[in-house]
This record gives sequence, C-alpha cells and structure tokens, in this order.
Amino acid sequence: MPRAGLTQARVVDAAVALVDERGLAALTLAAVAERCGVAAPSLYKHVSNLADLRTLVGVRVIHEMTGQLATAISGRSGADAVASLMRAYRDYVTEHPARYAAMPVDPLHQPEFAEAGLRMLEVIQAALRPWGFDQPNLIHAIRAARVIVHGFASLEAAGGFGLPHDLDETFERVIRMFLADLPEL
Amino acid sequence: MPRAGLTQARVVDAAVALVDERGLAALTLAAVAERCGVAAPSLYKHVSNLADLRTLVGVRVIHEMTGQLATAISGRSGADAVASLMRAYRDYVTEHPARYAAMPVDPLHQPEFAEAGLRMLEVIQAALRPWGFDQPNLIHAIRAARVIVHGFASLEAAGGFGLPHDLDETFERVIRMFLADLPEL
DNA sequence: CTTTTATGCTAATGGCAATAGCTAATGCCT
DNA sequence: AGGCATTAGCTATTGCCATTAGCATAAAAG
Repeated sequence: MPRAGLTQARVVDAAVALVDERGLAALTLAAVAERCGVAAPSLYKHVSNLADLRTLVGVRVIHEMTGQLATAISGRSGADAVASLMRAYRDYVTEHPARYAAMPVDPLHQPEFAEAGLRMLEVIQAALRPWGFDQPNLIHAIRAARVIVHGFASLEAAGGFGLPHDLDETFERVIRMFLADLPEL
Repeated sequence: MPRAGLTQARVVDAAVALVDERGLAALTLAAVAERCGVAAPSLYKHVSNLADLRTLVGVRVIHEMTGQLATAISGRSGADAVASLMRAYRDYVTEHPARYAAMPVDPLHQPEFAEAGLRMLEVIQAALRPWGFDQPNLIHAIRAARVIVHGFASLEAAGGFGLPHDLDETFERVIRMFLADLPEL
C-alpha cells in the first residue's frame, strides 16, 4: 500500500476545491477523502476533525483575500485607494463566491482567526489613514465600509439581486455613497 | 397511544423555537421531534423532509418580518418612513438573530419563497415611493437599502462588530448616509 | 356501528463523523 | 546496509441523523 503523500496543506487544497465546486455545505470529510484518494479516517492524521478543517479553510480564505486587498491599495491613496479596496473585495467574492461563505464574519473574536482577521483589518485601516480619524470615528468608518462591502458581496454571492443587470452600476453607486459620506480630504 | 395533535404549524413553531434557542445548525428533525414529544418519523406526516421544514421556517420568518416592516412605515412617509423601516429591520434581527439566518437571501428566485419575498419588496417600494424614481433608479435605491440593512444586520447577528459599543450610533450614521444619498424630496 | 382516513409507532437502511487498533512505509542513526 | 522509532494510511466499529416501509389505532365520516 503506497502512501498518498498527504499534508495538511493538500487536504485544505482539496477542501477549498470542493467548496468551489459544490458549495460550503458539501464540505464533508468523506468527500475530501475521496478527492484525496484516501479513506476518510486517514484525514485525521492531518486535521483534528471537521470543525478544524473548516477553520483552516476559513483562515486560508481570509489570508488570500487580504493579499488581494493589499495589492489593490498599493500605490494608491485617498478615495482612489478606498474605491479600489472595495472593488477588490467584491471581485474576490464574485470570483470565489462559495469561498466567501467559508469566511467567518467575526474573525477577531475567535482565536483561530484573530491573527488573519487583524491583518485584514490593518489593510482597511491603511486605506482610511489619510483622513486622520480619531478612534471612535475610525471605528464608525470601518464599520460603514464593512457593512457596504459585506452586504453587497454576500447578497451577490447568494444570488440575492434578482437580475444581474446593472450590478456594476449599483456597486459603483454605493462606493460613491460611502465616499461622499467621508469628510473632504 | 394518545395522539399528540400535531399540525404543520405546530411543527414549525417547534422548529423556530429550536432555532432561537440553539441556532440554525441545530435545526434537525430529531430535535424537533423530541421537542414535539413525538418520534422522528412522525414528523413526515406534517412535513415532507428536512429541506421542506427549513423552507417553511424561512417563509414564516419573511412573513413575520414583513409584518413588522409594514407596521414601521405605517403613518409615516419620506425620510421618516425610510429610517423607521431600516430601524425595524435591524430590530427584528437583534431580537431574533438566529431566525435571520433562516431567511433566504434570494427569496424572489425560489418559487417557495417568491410570494413572501414579493410582499416584503412591496413594503420597501412603498417607503421609497415619494421619490418617484423611474424603474432603473428605483432598483438601484432598493439595492442600496438592502445592502446597508442586510450588511449591518448580518454582521451584527453574527457578532461581527467586535465591541457592541456604540453600535446604535454606527447604525444611525449609515441610515443618514443612505438618506443623504437620496435626492431631495 | 362500521368503514375509512390519517396519525403516530417500531424497525430497518444508508450516509457521515469519529475512535481504536493494526500494518507498513519512511526517516534516522549508527 | 541494517535496525528502530515514527508516522501515514487502512479496516472495523460506534453513534447520530434522515429517510422509508409497514403496522396499529385514534378520529372522523357514513
């Protein structure tokens, strides 16, 4: 019996691919095992249990998305950076709608996600830095940005918008709405 | 063997109570059956299967919420009605966070939810009527309202906002942001 | 009072998560 | 090269849940 050469990373790869193809609800150890060409109990050598695998997938998604957000704001500043950040957020979700569902909504409150969530938060803070908000106003601004971007993305990922018609236009409008709500620079 | 006197409505009652108490993931036929004082297979006399029960719960939640939204705008108009609508939406979610997760995001696209979803949509349209939007602008306005209200509500229901501190203030700010984005009346 | 209908039951099947314990491949260390 | 410890993978098993089949009896209809 030859070895499959699994590693935790490859198990997570398979899990992510499965989520992409069949949705988050299809993320089962049995399905991941089959995709890895292995019996289900073998996965426990690389992952503690199903909950652990879900966590690992979530962390990977946060990191991946954070990378794209960071790229989106690099070399930009002010309203330009913020708009680019918001568009990058939406782009990630439209490219990988099922992955977005694997991302925890409250990463900062769960130790397993805290570090990844913090890095994403830092990117958002960086985009808003030019405004020089004090602490409470910065918090409100970050929350408003998240509300818009998460609201739009989760509705779009779930097909919640009826016709896809003019969705780009709607998104540009909510970006403008958010920017107009920020103080002049 | 005395009868339990179950009906579909009472099964859904039990399901909703279960969701409230233990979250949407705990909605299982076995648990509902126990709560009804009945063996699990007996539920199939009132509900086709688990998916059907989930649908029934979702429909009930949409109707319930629609009722509260309609109450919130009655006797009001313009910005007053819109703000009241948005607050009522959030209130429902904070009062029943787990139920909100049972509500489908794209009701209009699923036949089982279409009627209920349409009634909710009509309430939102009613609140925006004074602006006299043409079709495309009305669509954008409704979408923007949903983005904000769903984004905020789903983040709050999932505990996604770190400290609950000043959440009311954040919500009032995003309401103002949305109202400021509407044309003058 | 009989007949029909519908409600609830027990028994059984199949899928999935998880654990226990075995076997063999791999890596390390002379 | 040979020996040993480690580790990856396997089969077997348990338990929970959804679902189906078939039975018994309560309630309703005549």
